Amino acid sequence: MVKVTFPDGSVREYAKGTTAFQVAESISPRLAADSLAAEVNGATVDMTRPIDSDCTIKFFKWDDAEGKHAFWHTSSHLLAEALEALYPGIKFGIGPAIDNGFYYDVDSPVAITEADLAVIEQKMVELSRNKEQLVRTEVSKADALKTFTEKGDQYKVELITDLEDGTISFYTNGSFTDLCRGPHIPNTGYIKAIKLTSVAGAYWRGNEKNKMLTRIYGVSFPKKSMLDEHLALLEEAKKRDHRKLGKDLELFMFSQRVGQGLPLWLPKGAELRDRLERFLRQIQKSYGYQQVITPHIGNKDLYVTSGHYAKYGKDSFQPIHTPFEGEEYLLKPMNCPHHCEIYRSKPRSYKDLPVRLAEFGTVYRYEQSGELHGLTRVRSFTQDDAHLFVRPDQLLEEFEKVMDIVLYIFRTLKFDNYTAQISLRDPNNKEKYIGSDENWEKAEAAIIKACEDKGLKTTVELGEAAFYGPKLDFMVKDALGRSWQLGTIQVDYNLPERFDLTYKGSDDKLHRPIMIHRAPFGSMERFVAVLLEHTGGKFPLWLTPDQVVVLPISEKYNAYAEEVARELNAQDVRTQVDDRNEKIGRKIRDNELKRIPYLLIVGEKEAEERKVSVRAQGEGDKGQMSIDEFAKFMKELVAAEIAANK
RNA sequence: GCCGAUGUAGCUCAGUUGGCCAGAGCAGCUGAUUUGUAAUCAGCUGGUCGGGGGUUCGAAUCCCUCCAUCGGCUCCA
Repeated sequence: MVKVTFPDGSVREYAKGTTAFQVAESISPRLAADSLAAEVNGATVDMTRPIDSDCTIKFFKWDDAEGKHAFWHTSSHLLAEALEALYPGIKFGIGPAIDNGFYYDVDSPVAITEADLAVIEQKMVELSRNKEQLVRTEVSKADALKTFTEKGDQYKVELITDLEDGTISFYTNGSFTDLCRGPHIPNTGYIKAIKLTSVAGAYWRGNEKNKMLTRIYGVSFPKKSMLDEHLALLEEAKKRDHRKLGKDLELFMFSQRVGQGLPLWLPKGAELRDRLERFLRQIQKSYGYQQVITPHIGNKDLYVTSGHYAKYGKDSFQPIHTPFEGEEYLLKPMNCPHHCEIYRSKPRSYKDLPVRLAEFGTVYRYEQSGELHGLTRVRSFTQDDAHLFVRPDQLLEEFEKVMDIVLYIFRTLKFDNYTAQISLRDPNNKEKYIGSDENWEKAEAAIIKACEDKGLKTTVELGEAAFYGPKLDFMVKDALGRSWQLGTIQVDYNLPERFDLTYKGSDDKLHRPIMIHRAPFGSMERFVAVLLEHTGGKFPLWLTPDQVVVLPISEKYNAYAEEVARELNAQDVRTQVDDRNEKIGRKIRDNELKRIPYLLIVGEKEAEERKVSVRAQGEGDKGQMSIDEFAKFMKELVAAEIAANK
């Protein structure tokens, strides 16, 4: 017999070899039916795995990440089985579950395109109806190699070669056997609804020097209704796509003639962006930052000094040559070297530090054409950049103050689903970076300490650091769940050395300052993109370009509407008039679609009583107010939006 | 850059296996209407069918090539 301990602490005894499924069944058939995987002594395993020693147990259902993971992992095996049936000779790479479904990488003798997905889907449904068991077998490395060598699947052979003997398992469903560590759901019959979403190319093992395989993405559910819901959600997300909203709301555009990845900000977008810049500028002023302005190009030597040229020169926009002297300039890919020169421009005392130089600096970076994406990945963008030159004893405090700014901005704009990532150097690949081990260690320690002090929940990623130093990145997801890096704070001991930056200490000796690079928004472009997707274009009142539109009932009241707008604008309420010759219903519809927060309807009654009828976005009629009452109401709302996050 | 898909009017999209001067709705313009809380009616304008080349009696439709966009991969200072 074995003792099994449940999450509530209760203990039951079972015969040795009882499966997790049978244990669940002994509690309730419903639990057994709903459980997709189990955790036995901390390891996630199949429900069908026999238990052969005392253990703790926990069951994972659909609502648990582990449950979904097993479900989607099995779905990818089902996909592979269908592919093998439909495309004889097809070879398989890897086929994991991901956050939102699953994929399989395959090397097919004939091209598979999106047009083929429906047929594959159909085959999967057909196979799922057979309720094929997922059968686990443990094999020796030699046997595993033999199986896949005979099958002629070099990808699996390569994977097995890297595995340790004694740890290799196969899973078989129907006629398909795969190298797999599991866990899986008990049988394919659980999979009731399948949607193959897309095909894409993917390099074998993520290396662009390798062959490109075909990746088939899909998602599956235990109920048809859940798939429908999922697809409806995707449709909703598409409506919040910043590229669509940017076009609809006339915020920005691209022109093939200007060049790809070069955004053109339209009047409304420029206004929005300007308001964001002013918001940050004001915060920075209160934190002791000084604004500077630097050119869009810099001498090549500047980037040779900074180390950027050696590292990224080839991938930058090629040097610009002056016509006669033959000097070489680069479009500036970052602002730091310029700011270093400003720091260097005069002797600095320890009493002057920290020196905090800020600039909304436009930079130009060559991004591969396939990587460009709306406003989130562009070739010309403006960083809300600043460089802090600090003494070692100031590093921690200054770093934490920058964190305060980032977190304040996120609170104000209600970005509550961010994740903070500490990006460190890859210790196995040090040649990717510049600077001494000692300085790297100091910089990394400072970031980790600051996050601890602030109680910030972070993940740590090795190999994600900038080439000159480690960083703390703030990532926010877009409407479709893709993660984008926004705010970033980086600690840098290297550029001060390269530029020979110094300050005179109280000991009358020269010392090296430490640099903090930081951009709370990351870039204006990417920030506006993510903000658009988060708000669906319904910006907070303080930020939105047009707060109010006055709608006269007919042209007879245009004069009064103009008067209302004039008075509100005089009181800093941003107001326009819609004086088109249209019915009121039409004007309401058009202005609601433009995401105008407040509409003021004025007709005979309002003009006589010198009032306005207030209509709030998405809420409808709010009754009448005098013009002054409304102005006061608006000012209070705006003040509350900002004050709530102090 | 790589794999796959897409590109028709300012926007959203039709356009059957190649065949009459390429269509619709919205937007725009003109006129009528003077409107009370999410689309008033009528008329008109607007397209080198992404660019270039080819096949054909004939190309938006087939082929080649370039460009851009979309979904991924790689990359991301």
